[in-house]
Amino acid sequence: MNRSDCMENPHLLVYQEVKHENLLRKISIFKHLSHKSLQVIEKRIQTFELKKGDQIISEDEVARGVYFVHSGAVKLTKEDENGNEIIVCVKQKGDAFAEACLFTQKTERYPATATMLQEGKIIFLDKLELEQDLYANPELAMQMISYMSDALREMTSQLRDVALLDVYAKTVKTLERLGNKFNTGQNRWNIEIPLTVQEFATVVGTTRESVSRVFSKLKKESIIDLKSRKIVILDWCGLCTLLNREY
Amino acid sequence: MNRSDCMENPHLLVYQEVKHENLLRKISIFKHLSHKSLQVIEKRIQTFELKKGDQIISEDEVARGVYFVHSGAVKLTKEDENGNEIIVCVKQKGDAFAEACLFTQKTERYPATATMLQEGKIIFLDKLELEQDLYANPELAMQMISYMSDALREMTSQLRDVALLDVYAKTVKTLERLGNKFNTGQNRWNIEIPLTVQEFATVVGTTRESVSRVFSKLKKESIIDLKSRKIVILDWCGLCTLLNREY
DNA sequence: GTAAAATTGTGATGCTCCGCACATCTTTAT
DNA sequence: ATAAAGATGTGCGGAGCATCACAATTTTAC
Repeated sequence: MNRSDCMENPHLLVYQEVKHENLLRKISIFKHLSHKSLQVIEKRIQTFELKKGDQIISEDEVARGVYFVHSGAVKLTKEDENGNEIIVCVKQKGDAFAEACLFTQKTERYPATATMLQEGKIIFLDKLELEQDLYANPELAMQMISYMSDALREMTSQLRDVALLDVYAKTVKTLERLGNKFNTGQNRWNIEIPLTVQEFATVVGTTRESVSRVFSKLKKESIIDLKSRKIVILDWCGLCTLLNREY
Repeated sequence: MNRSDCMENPHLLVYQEVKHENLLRKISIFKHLSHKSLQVIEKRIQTFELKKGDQIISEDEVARGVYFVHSGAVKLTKEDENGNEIIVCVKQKGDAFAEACLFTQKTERYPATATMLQEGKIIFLDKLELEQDLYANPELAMQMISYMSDALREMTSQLRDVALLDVYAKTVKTLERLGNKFNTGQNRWNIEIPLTVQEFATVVGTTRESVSRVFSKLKKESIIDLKSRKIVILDWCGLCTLLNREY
């Protein structure tokens, strides 16, 4: 995505003027940064107000920079040669994505395609500029390494689940993982995951029909429900019980 | 792994004295570091001479530090609750592993279990000490972020392959991926991958029998061969042809 | 060098899950 | 409000792959 795209596309509104510090404070890697360091970065960011379904970047584009989710939710997908899709990660407010393009070659492409799951505000930071900031600011570099560590860990666990578990177990585990991610408040009921059954299936790495069958069972047990293109976890305890059960 | 382990285990020889600069120069993230910066790190490293099959770390251990492969090869595995194993990554000389424990909580465990595939020398660096070095040395932090970027990218691609492709395609792709990793020289023939069929199957995320059936076909076409617990790629061009073929 | 242990090859069998079909329900557009 | 588009539920058949079994081969140990 770049400036010219925004000109062509009417709902890509650029707010270059609105650069409040508290905008960046919402992003996990900037949260504990000093006021001074943050000011430098503030001048460089671009923010975009995007709607559900809008594509932010594509995996065949040359990587220009790193993105941050200020609000809303984003799915990261990859395709194989037959056009089959998998959601490799779901990003929530505070998260970063396309961070894997840092300090790589100039011609390197984005690691995945990113699309809005819910409308929200996305922050963009140029690759080279962020690299400078990371270089100049050990505190920031530390936060970035910490964030990438977590991403690597999560990815490793997901790989294990996708490879080893059957559809039922993968579905329940994915519900638990995403439930944790989207559990905004402190209460543990009515957690909303902004995915359709169709999309959820591509996170799990299976078909829509298979997930639908598992969901039917879970709905009978009143553990989940579907409401307006979202998955709602009604009974968190019930879900966790399933996880610890032997099959 | 710690000092007391080494006392108990006779083949864990500690070479605390041997700390040549060229030892660290073999590791990709230290390769371009200044002589001065390297000297600081040299004093902190511990090196271990390990045999094939030796376990270096386990995923249920609390993470103490980061490891580097000076020579030999290492597999990183994860288990599910039923004891099924998947190799999430294979590390080659120059690589780092357990880097995902950097800047995480003190009680955090290692992301995976690491075991020697081939005998070789492993370098250990304490988590807190490396964190200090990263903080003090932007050049090093940059290299670390770059290395983690690559790891994230590779993991994303592997996740896509495991989730979407059938056994035949996954096997061929994995051969190509590991072939590239273990292609030491410049020539493109007789590339040796230090894995048994059994182990290879757990990289692909399938059974030994399924891989064996695919390998039978590839052996008939003289693309690969098995020699002394290793997989040898005889015909790189032939292998790449298979990759681009439509199924 | 020989026996034991480990690894590999391959057939037969059955189970899981994919893919299709189509009905039903929900959301969006006009 | 009504039609169109999209998402979901579920039965059925078949493909792919795991699992079991056991023979053949290779590697390791003494």
